[in-house]
Amino acid sequence: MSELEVRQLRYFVAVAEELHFGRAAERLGMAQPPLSRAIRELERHLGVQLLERTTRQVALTPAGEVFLHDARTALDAVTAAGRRARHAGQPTPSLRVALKADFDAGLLPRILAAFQGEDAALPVELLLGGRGEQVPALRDGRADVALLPVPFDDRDLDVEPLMTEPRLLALAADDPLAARSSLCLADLAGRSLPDGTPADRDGRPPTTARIQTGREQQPPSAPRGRVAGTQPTSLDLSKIFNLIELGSIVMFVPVSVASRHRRLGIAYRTVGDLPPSTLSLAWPQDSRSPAVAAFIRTATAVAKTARMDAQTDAETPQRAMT
Amino acid sequence: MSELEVRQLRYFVAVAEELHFGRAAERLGMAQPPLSRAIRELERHLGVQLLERTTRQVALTPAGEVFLHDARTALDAVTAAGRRARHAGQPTPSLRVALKADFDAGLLPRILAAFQGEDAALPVELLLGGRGEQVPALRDGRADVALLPVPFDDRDLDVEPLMTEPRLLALAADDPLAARSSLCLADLAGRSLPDGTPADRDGRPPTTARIQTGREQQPPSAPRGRVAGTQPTSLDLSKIFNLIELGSIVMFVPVSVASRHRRLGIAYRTVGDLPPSTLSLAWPQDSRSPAVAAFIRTATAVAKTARMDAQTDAETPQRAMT
DNA sequence: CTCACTCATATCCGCACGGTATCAATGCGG
DNA sequence: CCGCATTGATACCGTGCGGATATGAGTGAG
Repeated sequence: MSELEVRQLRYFVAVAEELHFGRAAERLGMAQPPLSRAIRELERHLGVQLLERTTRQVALTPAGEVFLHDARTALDAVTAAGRRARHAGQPTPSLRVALKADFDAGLLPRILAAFQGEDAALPVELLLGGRGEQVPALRDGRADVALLPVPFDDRDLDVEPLMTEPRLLALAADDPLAARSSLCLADLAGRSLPDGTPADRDGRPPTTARIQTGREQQPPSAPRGRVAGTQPTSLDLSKIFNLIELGSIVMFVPVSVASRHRRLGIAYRTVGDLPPSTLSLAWPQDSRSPAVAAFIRTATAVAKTARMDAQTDAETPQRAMT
Repeated sequence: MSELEVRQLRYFVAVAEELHFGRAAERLGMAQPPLSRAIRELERHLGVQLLERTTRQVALTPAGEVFLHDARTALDAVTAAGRRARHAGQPTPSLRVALKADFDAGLLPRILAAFQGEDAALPVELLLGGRGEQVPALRDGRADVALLPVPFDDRDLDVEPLMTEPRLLALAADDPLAARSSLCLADLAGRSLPDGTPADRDGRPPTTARIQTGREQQPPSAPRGRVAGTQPTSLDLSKIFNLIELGSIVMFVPVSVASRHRRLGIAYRTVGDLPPSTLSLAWPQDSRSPAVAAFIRTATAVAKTARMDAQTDAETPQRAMT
């Protein structure tokens, strides 16, 4: 029993995702026959049939399903090893923090400032990605720690909740709903959210959260912001707000985001049954870096004081903003 | 940037563990020069120096340290993928439960019986291993679920506590300590436990529990029991009890184990400041098997009723056994 | 100073992986 | 019912890479 090789895993994942040897081979930049042979060799090696193929279609066997899943996580682990080693070898290592632009509950500046005072502090590199890019970045070694709202697929990750804040509905100021005195989720049936999902599905964590892979096939041209230093540039949030202003989409945003993006043409409204958003800190379970530990400590401390501040501010009730 | 390969990971781990190219090559069943070349190629590929070598000694760089760690978990993930696929392909899949022989708090028979009534039930295969073999078995796909006392290195694992029970000191009946009216941990200074550690270190979870790898270099001839069906055979506990009887070691055992191993020549004594033992259920975080889910459900249910039974039994106070 | 030890370099070789050409099976349209 | 297009499998060949052997070079011990 020699040993499973990464190449075989990559090949199998490609075929299992495409369910088509030709397309998979093309995606892998190779010809189809050696791919067929490699898969057959893999199956022979495992002694298990992974794919059910006729000359007209390819399907996964149950064993193939579980292998697809495990192969993906194994591939992630391998690339994470490489990436983290590369990063650790840099002459000036940095702490890479992944977050969705602006979705930091307003804590980031304070966290970064406090962090720089720590003994184990490192230069911070911010990775601003879209919704759902933080977790893969943590898993494959591109990021050391992430700020993101729960829930998410937290396999292999440790999580620490930082702060819970209510969310508002951002919509066009001339939207009929903006004139309504009170709203609930049901009123949003049919509306679109920035990521294309219908509005009335949001807010309820999918029941399969712990099961879904969290690593959907991403188009090769997916935009990915990468900003060094502590100068976050708002990736594409401006475009999203443009779309909101035009009335083509609506969006749920934490109040901290709303307060930073007040503009004519956009209205914020409370939605009665919209669950709040909890910003969390996440990092790889096996992180042994003192810088990560220090960041976690400072971030939780900052969040704690922020929560206490919010407590005292609660006397001043907030109105809906226009 | 082609791609990291499993072979390179295996090579590096071998060298990093041996800190000696010659021995590492021997362990890998190959000659030394190609190994040197492979490592140099790996470093060139990563653009990072992993090893500091003079002609007289080899040492890990900081980057090498983190890569060693990540490479190990990546290798585990790869072999787990292979093993789980193999297992999933079996015509009659089974649920593989890892535990240390007899350390089931007496719950196992009831759990197994209840489990067989479940819809998703499968034939159960018990993997009886020594202390600390359960976690690696879960990680590399040899087991689907494990019964083991906390604390342990739970990276990548989900954990559910089942039952906490006090522990007793097992020692030779003619041991001077057996005559003492009361004992505390300090009295055991200098005594040996079955795994060779001094007795006065046990009971306090190592502070590095979440950090240590949990996968020490195991000698290739390490005994590993594998028993099919529901007929657990006591692996080597009898030998341990022999040693206890001879007075060469002492051992902390949960009361459930003690009650199953009363014998002449062995005395059980309470130790005042000996923390109790909590038996837990652990399984890979990404387990999607309905059989595992069913096992978890039944096990927790059985444990709950067992706890309630213990509650009612608490009226009958327990005496120290001889 | 010399020897033993250990990692690096040089060179050769075999094979495994990938490519091209082709076959075989299956579904579909006329 | 018969081609034809589609798609996976088979056959065969060439090459690059991984491994072996031989040797060199640096270094610590006695």
